[in-house]
Amino acid sequence: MAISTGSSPQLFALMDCNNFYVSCERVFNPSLEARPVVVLSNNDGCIIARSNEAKALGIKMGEPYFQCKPLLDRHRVRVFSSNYALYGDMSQRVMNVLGQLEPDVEIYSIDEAFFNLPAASAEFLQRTGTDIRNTIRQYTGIPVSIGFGSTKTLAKIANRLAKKNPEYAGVFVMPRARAEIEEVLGQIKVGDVWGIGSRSERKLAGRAVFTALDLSRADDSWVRRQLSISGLRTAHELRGITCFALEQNPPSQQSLACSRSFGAPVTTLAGMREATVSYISRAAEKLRQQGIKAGALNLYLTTNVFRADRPQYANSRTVTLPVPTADTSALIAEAVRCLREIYRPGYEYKKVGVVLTDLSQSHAFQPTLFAPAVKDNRKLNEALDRINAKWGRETLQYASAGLQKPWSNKRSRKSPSYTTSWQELPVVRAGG
DNA sequence: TCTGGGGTCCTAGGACCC
DNA sequence: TCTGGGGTCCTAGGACCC
Repeated sequence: MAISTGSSPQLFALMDCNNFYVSCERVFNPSLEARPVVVLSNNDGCIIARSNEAKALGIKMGEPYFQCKPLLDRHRVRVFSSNYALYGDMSQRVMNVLGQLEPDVEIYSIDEAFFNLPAASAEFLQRTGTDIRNTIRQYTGIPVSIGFGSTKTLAKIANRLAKKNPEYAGVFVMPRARAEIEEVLGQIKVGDVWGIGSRSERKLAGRAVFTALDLSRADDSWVRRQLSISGLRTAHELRGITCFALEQNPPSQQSLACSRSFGAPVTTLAGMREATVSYISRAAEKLRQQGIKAGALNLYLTTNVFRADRPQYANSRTVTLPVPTADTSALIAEAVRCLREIYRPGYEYKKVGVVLTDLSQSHAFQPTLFAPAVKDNRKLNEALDRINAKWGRETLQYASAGLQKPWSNKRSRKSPSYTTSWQELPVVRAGG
C-alpha cells in the first residue's frame, strides 16, 4: 500500500485568543468581567489590547495612552501595564491544550496557532472547532475563536468572522463553493487581509482595489508589480491556492534585539552608556538562555520623532564581532565602542537599542587559525545567570549599567505575576 | 510632560570581481 | 565624441506581522 502525500486535501485552521492580554488579566481577576479593560504597551505608552467593552467605547488599537486617558477615566476603564511573564505563561498553557487535541500545530504568535486537518464536512469542522474552543476555555480560562479555510489566508479571514460576529459562537467555516467564498471576500476590506498593511491598502485604493475579492480577481503581473512577490502570494491564497505551508519546525532565529524608549529624555553620553550596557546585558542573557552566540552587533539611537520642535538625530552602527560570542563583557565593550562613534552631544535622546545577528548554535563554532584566543568568561556568565534567575533580573549586573537608571521607563499599573512568581500567587480565601 | 518592542521577508542599489 | 557587461554579495530601507 502506498502512502499518498497530497491527494487528500488539507484544510487550514487558525485558533486565535480573544483580546488575549485582557483575557489573561481577567482569568485571575474576575471583577474585570463585562467591564471595559485595556492593556498598555511598554513604558505605558499606548493601548495594545482592549476588551470588547473598551472597543465599543471607540478606544483604538495603538492609541497613545495620554491622549485617550480622559475618555478612559470618564468610563472607568480598568488600565493595566503589560505583564509579559503572565501572558507568556498563559500562552503556553493554551498551546499545550491545543497540542493535545490536534497533532499538526504551528504556534504562530503568542496568541495564535495554525493547524492542519484533513478536509471534512462543514458540520464536522464546526463541531471540532466548538470542542477545541470549549476545552481551551475550560482548562485555561481563555476564550478563543477558530476559523477554517483552504489556505492560511482564508483561515485568517474565517477566524476574523468567527470573532466579530457573535452569532457564529466563535467558530466559522469558510464555505467550499467558489461563489460562496467570493461572497464572503466581497465583505472584507482589502486592508483587513493578512499581509496587506495600511501602505498597501492606500496604494490599492488609488487603483480601485477595495476588497479581498477585488484583490483575488486582479491580474497576476499587475499585483506582482504593485505589491511584490509577497502580495502575489496573498492574492493566490485568496483564490484557494496554498502558498504558505504549515511550519511545524520553524527555521532558527535570525536576530535578537533589545531596546526601550526612555521614561525621560537622556542628554549625556554617560546616560546613554548606562542604557546601552543594560540592554546589551539583557540581550546577552537571552543569547545564553537559548544556547546561541552572536556574530554581529548593531547599535542604534534616536531622538523623539514625535517632537518636531526639537533637533532630530538618529544613527546606527554595525560591527562584526571578532568571534561569535554570548559573553556579556565582550558584547558590552563592542556596544559601547559603537555608541561612542555615533553619539552626538546636544540632543535629547529617546531611545537606544541593540540588535544581534549572525546567530549560531553555541557548539557550532569552529575557531579559525588566526582568530584571537577565545576568552568567553563562561563561568562568570553562568554565575551571573544563576544569581539573577534565583534573585530576580538585574540583582547582579555590571556597574556601568548604572544603579539609578533615571532613563528607565514606566510600568505603573502591572498586575501580579500570578503564575510565574511564588511571591505573587493568587490567594483564594475560604468563606464568603 | 506623556506616542512599544521584537521579529520576518523583499527589493534596489552599491561594491566588487573578472 | 564619448566611458563593457554580467554575476555575486552585502546593506539599508520599506513593508508587514503580532
